[in-house]
Amino acid sequence: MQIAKKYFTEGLIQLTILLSLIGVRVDIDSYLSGYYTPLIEINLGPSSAYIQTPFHNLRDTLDGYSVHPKCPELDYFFASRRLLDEVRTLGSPRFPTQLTAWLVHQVSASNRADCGPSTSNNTDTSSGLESPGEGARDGSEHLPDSGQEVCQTTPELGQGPCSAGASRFSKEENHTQVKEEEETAPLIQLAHSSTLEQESLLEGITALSDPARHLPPTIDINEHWSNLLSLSVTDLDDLDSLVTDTDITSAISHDVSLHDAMVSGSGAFGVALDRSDAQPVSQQQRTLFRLESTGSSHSDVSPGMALGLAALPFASVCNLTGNESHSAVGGCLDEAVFDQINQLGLEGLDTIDNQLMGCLESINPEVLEDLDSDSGLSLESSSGSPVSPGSSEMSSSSSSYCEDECGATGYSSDVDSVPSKGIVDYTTWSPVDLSESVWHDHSYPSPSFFNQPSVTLPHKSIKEEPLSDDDGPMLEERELSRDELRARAMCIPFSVLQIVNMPVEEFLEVLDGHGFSPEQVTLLRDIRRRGKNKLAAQNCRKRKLDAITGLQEEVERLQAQRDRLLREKQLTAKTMGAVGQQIKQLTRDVLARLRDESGQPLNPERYTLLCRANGSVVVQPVRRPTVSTAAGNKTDKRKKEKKQ
DNA sequence: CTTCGGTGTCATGTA
DNA sequence: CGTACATGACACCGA
Repeated sequence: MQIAKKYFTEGLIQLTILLSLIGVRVDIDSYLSGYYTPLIEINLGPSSAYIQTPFHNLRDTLDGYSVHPKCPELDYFFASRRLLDEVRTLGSPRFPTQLTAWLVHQVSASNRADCGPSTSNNTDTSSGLESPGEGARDGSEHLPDSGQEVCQTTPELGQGPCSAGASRFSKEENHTQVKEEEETAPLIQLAHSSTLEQESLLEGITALSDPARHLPPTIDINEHWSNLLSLSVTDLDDLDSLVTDTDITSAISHDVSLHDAMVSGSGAFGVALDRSDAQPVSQQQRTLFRLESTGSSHSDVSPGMALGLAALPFASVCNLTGNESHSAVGGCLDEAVFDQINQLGLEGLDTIDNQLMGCLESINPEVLEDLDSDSGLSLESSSGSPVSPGSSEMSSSSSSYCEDECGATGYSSDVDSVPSKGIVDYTTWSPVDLSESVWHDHSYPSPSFFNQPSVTLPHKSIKEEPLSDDDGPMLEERELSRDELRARAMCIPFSVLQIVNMPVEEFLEVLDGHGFSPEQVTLLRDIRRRGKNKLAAQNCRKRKLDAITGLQEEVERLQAQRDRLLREKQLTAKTMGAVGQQIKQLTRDVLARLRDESGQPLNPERYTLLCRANGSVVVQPVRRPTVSTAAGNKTDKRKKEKKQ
């Protein structure tokens, strides 16, 4: 027992020295901690199922429908979406106030996620957190600014924002305490990772892992990321006083948020707190974890091989990394946010509204009324204008003439349609309202249309030739349509436009009241049918082009979004790789400074740190995947020993 | 000469 | 049932 205590004491001291020497500071994107909470849920055991909910929810509610379920980028896509939604709910992160709010939200999310089964010791931890600086410390946990303020109070430390807590304690402990805080930073960061980031981390760790290891990557990372959350030991009663004397963890506890303490809570942890309460220790020196003897509760741990690190400062990580990393992430966030804003498509509303308003203002109210009518009857929009020599013959059929423009406008896209020849000529020919040229883009290039400014009465047959002379016989002859020629050949006193655009009732009256021959009736019907179909075809093609244009724009937008997500993915993978490497190194260092029964340092190849569901961290021998391999390793080691 | 885009027309389906 | 409309398919024309 004494030997075990000795070893453990030495190991503890060495650990503190180690942590003070490493001084590895992890700059992790602050937002990652928000993601990592699900992983905590996983390791907390009963609440592990919680991890499966976010992606599915996002898959159903967000833009996941656009991504194939089996798409490898789906996870990153949803991670980015979730990040974007968090930022969006709080506004633009460009503004300092918004930034602060976002950080608060982030930590609150962690709090929410950390409310797991291991909160049984919350009361104990809360008692230790009820120090005079409780409120300020809570603020510092959530707001990096607070951490900065505390840091300014102790500039001599120069350990960064997280050294604030250490400033309240004895100087000989400051460095070690601060180092421990910083050492635990990557652990907490990783602990807050979700499965997505865990996979990314696995990639990095797998790349960095020792090739001699045969453990599956999952086991490896689970053993590493939780290595120092807590270490259960046996027979460590005397260490309690040691910790109290050294105040190793007291400084740490000041930067530990309540929820983080909950995460690390364990049976040993709770007992330790009870013991600490009995001691006349100041509230500032109250420890969040104590080395406590748990008897044989953790039989799988080599006696005296583990450290009682039931609780470690988790929240300090947020303060550590929040300031630096946020700027880096802010770029992506800003880009994502404003890309989303741009994707709203609201910028086009202004132009559309302007166009629409302009058209409405220029449109005769009567014309607007006609737009509602199915027949598209246009009124005497051309009657008021001195059109052409034939304008004097304006009659009821003129309405049907103008109706042509109205009737063909099946949809508003006609507004921005390219003016056809007919439109240009029509506007030059008749100084009618601009609304006609806008809303009546039928581009019916029949020369008779131009030659009939006088929408002739059906009862009067008007020669188109004299009228065509005004615009030029060449144009007329050239643009005379086949139907127009047929109408001339059949002596039909109506232009194609008239036939096409007159209301059905009027058309029927014309058919019945003019004594047309059956051939003429058939031709009139064909002309009308073809004319309407031609307009329909024009509209259809226009819609098709618009659809193609819209799809092309969407493709460009999605490509830009894809590029942005890929950049975020790379950034996340890089960060996770760095965290995994640091955790691995830290685990290796810790194991190297622990001593086994024979006083030899633990071989990192044979031992690893394992985090249990109850929050305790134990030193566990590496389990080979199969017995054969384990035996083979033993034999190999024996051979090596013999060689040595 | 071929290719391609625009256009008109027909057939068909739908409201 | 007739009409209007939409759309695919085809043919024609001109660059």
